[in-house]
Amino acid sequence: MLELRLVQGSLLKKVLDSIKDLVNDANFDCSATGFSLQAMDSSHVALVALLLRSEGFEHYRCDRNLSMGINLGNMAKMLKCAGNDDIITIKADDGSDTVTFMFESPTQDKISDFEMKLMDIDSEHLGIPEAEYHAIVRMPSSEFARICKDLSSIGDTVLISVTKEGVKFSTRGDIGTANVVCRQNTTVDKPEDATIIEMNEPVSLTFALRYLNSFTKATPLSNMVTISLSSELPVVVEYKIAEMGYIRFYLAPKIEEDDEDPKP
Amino acid sequence: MLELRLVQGSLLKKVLDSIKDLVNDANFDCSATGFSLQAMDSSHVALVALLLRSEGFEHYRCDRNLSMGINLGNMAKMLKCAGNDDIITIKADDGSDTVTFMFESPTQDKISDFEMKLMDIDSEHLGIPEAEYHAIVRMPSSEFARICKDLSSIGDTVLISVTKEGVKFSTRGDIGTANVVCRQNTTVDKPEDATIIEMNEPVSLTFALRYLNSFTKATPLSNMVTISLSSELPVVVEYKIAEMGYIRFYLAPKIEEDDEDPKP
DNA sequence: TATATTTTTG
DNA sequence: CAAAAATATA
Repeated sequence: MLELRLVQGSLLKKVLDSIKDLVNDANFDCSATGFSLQAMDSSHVALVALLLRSEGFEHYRCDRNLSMGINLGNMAKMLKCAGNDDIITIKADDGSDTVTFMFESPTQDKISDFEMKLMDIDSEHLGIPEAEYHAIVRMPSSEFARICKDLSSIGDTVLISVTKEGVKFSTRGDIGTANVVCRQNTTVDKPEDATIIEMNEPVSLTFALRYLNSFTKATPLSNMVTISLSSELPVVVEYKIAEMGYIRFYLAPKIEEDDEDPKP
Repeated sequence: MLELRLVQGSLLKKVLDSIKDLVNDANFDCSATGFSLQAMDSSHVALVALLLRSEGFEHYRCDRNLSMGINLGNMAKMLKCAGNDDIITIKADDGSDTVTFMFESPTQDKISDFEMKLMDIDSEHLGIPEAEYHAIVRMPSSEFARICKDLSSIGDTVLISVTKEGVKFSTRGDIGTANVVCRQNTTVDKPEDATIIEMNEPVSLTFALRYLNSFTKATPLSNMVTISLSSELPVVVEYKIAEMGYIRFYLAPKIEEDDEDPKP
């Protein structure tokens, strides 16, 4: 039997809004450790990894490891029916092919339960090796989102270059070129406004803006985002989820072309 | 060399949002006096005249007169990438076929530069004669915008009639007729709420609401709008741009038909 | 690309 | 309640 009670239900709503556009169906894995998910996006280019640790739940009961195949769009639809201040409880009986979401309004005046069919999904749980990154940029998540959105109005890909001084985002398209430079800045009033760059060696990598823009759907989950870069390795875009865990997006860099219209 | 630094960058963003729907391509003319533009709309019915005086810029350097052919849609796209509090600098080297827009965030932590190709545009700089107007109406720009929007849901054209008492906006359409009368009113708390009518003789003129609604895109630039009318002359709809200049729209009146479906 | 509709925010 | 922003749609 599974029973997870999450007081800050809005967290789960935001989590599903962040990943439902990237991944259609995925297995949620429940263990004594926590509630997690790992899935490739529909075009098998990006990867999402979510972890909500058991300690973050007000009540966490998971008698045996359970993998629940879920259509994330449908789950997001159901969670939309929960108020932002509602307490959400996830319930599943052993061997059952359904999961139940229960929403309690803060005043306990309204109690809803939504039952959803589970599905069988081939899970391809990929081990993600812990890597050393050449550069780790921590910046306000809203700023990162703004830059990705702005640049995607000019071009399709972004070249992210990190030096000690800052991080540069560059793109080019039919109407021109664009460069945005964010300087390292730790002397801010609020720590969440800081831009912090940890760099072992300079990195320059190109990514498809379409996916980065999809990742920034997670912006409401955290004020800060962490971007970890190494040459040849997928970038990791991480949003910490307060007291509970994280959501991480992985995206392989594009092999850079010298020519805009390469003729092999 | 050209280098114009505008501290209130949002002004330029608003200017482009106001005219980009009306005009596709136009020449921006830079001289020691200021930064200006004059262009007919794509269907050659309306005319836009913009002036941003050099005094309104924090720094204004224009070594020689320069005419920059620009696709306004693309320029608007790039300016959308500037924050509303950003400082915008427009740069162009002599003889270069590009222009650069630089955006500095208020904290200087984020510096962006966008480069855009210039284009050759046949400029048809029309001298606009200074005219004496029979009537000049000054009213809150939001009210004018609301009236044009409301009336366009009933009819396609508006008859604007000015008398000493006030200004009347009338339309008719398939579903009925509508009249909105705004009385002269100078006894208001805030001067920008006033409706002031200067009239030498009564005027009644008909205009296509489609264009007026396009003009009202400039509403964010000013609390007040000035509408200058003379029989047989194009109406002038002017929005003052604080400390800098104006944006003026000209539109020829329709020759009034007695019949909605005239058969000559 | 422009506009209709929805959602958010002052 | 209304203005602005974001989003959907034609």
